[in-house]
Amino acid sequence: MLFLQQIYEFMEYFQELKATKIFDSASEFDCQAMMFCFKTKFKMFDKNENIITQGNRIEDIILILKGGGIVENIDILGNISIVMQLKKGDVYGVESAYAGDEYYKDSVIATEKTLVLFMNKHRLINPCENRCKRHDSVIKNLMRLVAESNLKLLDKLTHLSKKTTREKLLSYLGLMSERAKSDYFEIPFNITELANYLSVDRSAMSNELSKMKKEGLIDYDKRQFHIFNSKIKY
Amino acid sequence: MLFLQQIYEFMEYFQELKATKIFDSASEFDCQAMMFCFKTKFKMFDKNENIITQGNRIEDIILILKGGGIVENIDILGNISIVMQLKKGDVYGVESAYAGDEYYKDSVIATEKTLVLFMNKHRLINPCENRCKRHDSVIKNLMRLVAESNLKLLDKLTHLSKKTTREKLLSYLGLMSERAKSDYFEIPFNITELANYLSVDRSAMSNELSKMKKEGLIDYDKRQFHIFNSKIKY
DNA sequence: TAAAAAGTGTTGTTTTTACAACAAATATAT
DNA sequence: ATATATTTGTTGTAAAAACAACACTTTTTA
Repeated sequence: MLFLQQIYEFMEYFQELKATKIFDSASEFDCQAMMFCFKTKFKMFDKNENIITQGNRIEDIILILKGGGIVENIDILGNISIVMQLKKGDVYGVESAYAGDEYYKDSVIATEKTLVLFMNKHRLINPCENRCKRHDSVIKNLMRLVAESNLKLLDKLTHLSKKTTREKLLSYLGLMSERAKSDYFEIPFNITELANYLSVDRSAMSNELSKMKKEGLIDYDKRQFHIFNSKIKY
Repeated sequence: MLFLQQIYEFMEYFQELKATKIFDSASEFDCQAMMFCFKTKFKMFDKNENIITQGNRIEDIILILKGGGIVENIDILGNISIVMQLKKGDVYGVESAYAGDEYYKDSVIATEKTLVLFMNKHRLINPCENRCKRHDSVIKNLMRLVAESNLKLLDKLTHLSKKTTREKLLSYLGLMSERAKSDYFEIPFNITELANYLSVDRSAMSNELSKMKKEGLIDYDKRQFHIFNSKIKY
């Protein structure tokens, strides 16, 4: 059973838990059982705090319950790149855990005050002795999340595969427009973050955006974009 | 039950099926039951034949039983890029199926004579009425595959995030060396394919490789590489 | 609300890339 | 075995990107 402290935490955070894609179909009773089963720990992080540190041994899979963070990778030469963003309901570590990795290959850093659920990797992956169907449903939900993450990575790859900054921008903005089903849309990055995401120099990208605006291909203000698709295709 | 034709096929290909990560733990009886459950079809493709065509409606998830292929994406401007390679035991379509996509976003093309198993998307994803545990084991295996695919995409993203061709090459070759646990290793691409994979101009990359060889950073012949790690770090 | 911090746009210079064209080497098919 | 197709290395040129420096704007915070 849960310790008293854990029960208090659980009661406090159950609503957040219930709102995630992983635990959405679970009852309070099931959830509580899984908390025990997965050896969960709740933990609150301040902005800029490390939730996971690159290189540390993988013990847990994390689930963001409140707030958000970035997944950051530092390569051998010290270059920092943002691999992805994590929002409420997102998980990190599932792939590495399933693939049998030993160490985290990225750091996860809170970009605001963030509540995180830690779930023991082994407990989550290996079906419990009694083969509970709650566990199965969590795995099915995890599968959907990993699949979606996969598709996000494929999207990013599509953009990064383009050779020029302009093509990268158009690939990204085109997709955003398609997703929004509109020529008007809002992007989830500011300009600096977008440059990081697309792995291009910020000032060069800013310059390219200006040119495209002058040429009438796009219009934008802050995160609001308007793409003139008719002018772009051919 | 299976039609006679299907039984013949099944008997002929059971060994290949058994050798995959998806069906490894299943008995012949279980496999046969799943063949029925997933409405499977076996199909043989010649080199350069389309196994899956970009834009077609997603009906099946595929599993490569013999041979191999490439996943190829053509963007709106007609640029072709190799998204990944598929080898014996690899699957394609799982992520899109789980994420609820309607159409294939890539084409899959056989690079040699290739045997493919088609499995009905709906049957595979939705647990069967009797909640058979074979089905669960297949899903668990699929999960591992998707997780691994995810990590492959992350690797590629790491390389593509580098700004110069040299950095991309070193990122890729460095990883290959790490994986091989040796300064000597073989890469799964020829030079032209590697340029495609890294999304750089082939001739420019060839040129860069030559320079790096002259500078004594690497040595190579065909697909055999030798990386002088000591000269590279710092 | 003032001060500090973070983000943005612009410009010029240097470095790197894409592109095109071609010869040489290698692999493939008949 | 030979012809044919594909792959590879090299070079020069034009285009594009990175980089650095700076002024200006917006956001954050104390």
